[in-house]
Amino acid sequence: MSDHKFKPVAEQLAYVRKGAAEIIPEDELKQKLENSAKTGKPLRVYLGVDPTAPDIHLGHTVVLRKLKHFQDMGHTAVFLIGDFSAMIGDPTGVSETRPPLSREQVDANAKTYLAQVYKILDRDKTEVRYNSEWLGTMSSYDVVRLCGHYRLARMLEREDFRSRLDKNLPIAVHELLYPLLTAIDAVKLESDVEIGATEQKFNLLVHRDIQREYGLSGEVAFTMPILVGLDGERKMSKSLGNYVGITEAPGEMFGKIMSISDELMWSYYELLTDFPSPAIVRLREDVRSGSLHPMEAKMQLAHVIVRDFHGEEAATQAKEQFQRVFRDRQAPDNPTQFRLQQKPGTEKLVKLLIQCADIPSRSEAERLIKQGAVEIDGQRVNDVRHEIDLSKPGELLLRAGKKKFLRLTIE
RNA sequence: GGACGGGUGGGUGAGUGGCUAAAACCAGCAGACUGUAAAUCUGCCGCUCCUUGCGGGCUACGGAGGUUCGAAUCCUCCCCCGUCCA
Repeated sequence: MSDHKFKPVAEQLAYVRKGAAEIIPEDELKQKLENSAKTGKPLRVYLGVDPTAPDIHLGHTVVLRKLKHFQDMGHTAVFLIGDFSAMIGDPTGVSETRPPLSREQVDANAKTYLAQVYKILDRDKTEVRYNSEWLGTMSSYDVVRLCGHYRLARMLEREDFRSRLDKNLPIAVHELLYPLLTAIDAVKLESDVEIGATEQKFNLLVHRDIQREYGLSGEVAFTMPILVGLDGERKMSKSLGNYVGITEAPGEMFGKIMSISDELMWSYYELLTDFPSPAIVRLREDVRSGSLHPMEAKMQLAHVIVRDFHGEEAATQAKEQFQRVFRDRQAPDNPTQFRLQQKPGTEKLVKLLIQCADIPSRSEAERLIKQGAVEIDGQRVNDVRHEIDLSKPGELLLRAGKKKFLRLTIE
């Protein structure tokens, strides 16, 4: 292990710095890199994630990709699963106390996380740890001692708590414990660098402080910008519905990325691809000068991202489908299939929409028809009472809105 | 423990006895225009039934009861949140 060959420090810094929001303190990172180059000992870089949901989306991949960058440079990437801290709930960025997760939920989530994480990280080179390993066995004595290392005023300085106090919103006491307990992660892992989104800055700085209280040198806090969601305004999050899940089908993923605004595309290039910064600057210049159509640039982005998760072939196919459906305005050549039993008589189109096309309610289905969003075999249907003949076998292409295509087979 | 303020649809938030499925704004959806971009314009935006009508029924303003011809609005009890005092 000691004969690690590292690239020159300047080169490493440049590579790793891409897209970073803040590196606190930056000269300390340089110092640590120089040290490691000298001793041949890789840095320990970690990213802690609470498995609060079963799936991860592109927003989560920003920090993962950064961890990968350190891995690319030969450092040790530690992926920490906060199976214990998930049961406390991170107060960051939430305006209310999170409902605690059960052990079972956390375990189930942790399992699906890992599989998804390895789409970015190199499985063989990643050290995976769970913080229940040490947090689960702490005594109340340990906790009290830990709390003695931090001051309430400093805790209340953080924006999340302050704004909740201002707005007369509740803060549960255990939420104060979150950054302190996760600091133990940093202590146990003896990390040199911790990666997190900018909203984690407070937590990371507490970790650094506590590490020093426990006799370590103190990690570098490395923050990444928060990925803005598809709406172009708010952070990407599942609850806002403005996200792209990394397990989503290639076509779906491609389409969603195409729907982002032109302006947003550049930060996606920065945070979601391995394109070096100068290349992105050049692309941007080409679009501005008119020599590259923004749609082309966006399609390339979508292609690259889909490729990361589904491979080259699926990405190319997704692109072709996209062009076919939206540029050429044709039905996709593999719309969702739905089979219906042949039976005498007819069925209301409204009912079929609910049954097959994922329309949540009858009112919603009627609304779509009234607004001219529903087509059968390319013919717009305006009558909410429209009936479909189920008495003989056949096939029809149903369209509801811009994106939903459905091939109905009566058999 | 005491005094006070508050809990309304996905969000913000108006509404203090009927005209309120509940203003306004945001988000969302659909149509037009386009590059499924943005911007813009138009419409929709609880559920359900049919004879699709400015139609009928049901559900909804923290919870449970009550007053009333009629309650988000008044009363009682309970739950939850916050502020101040201890």
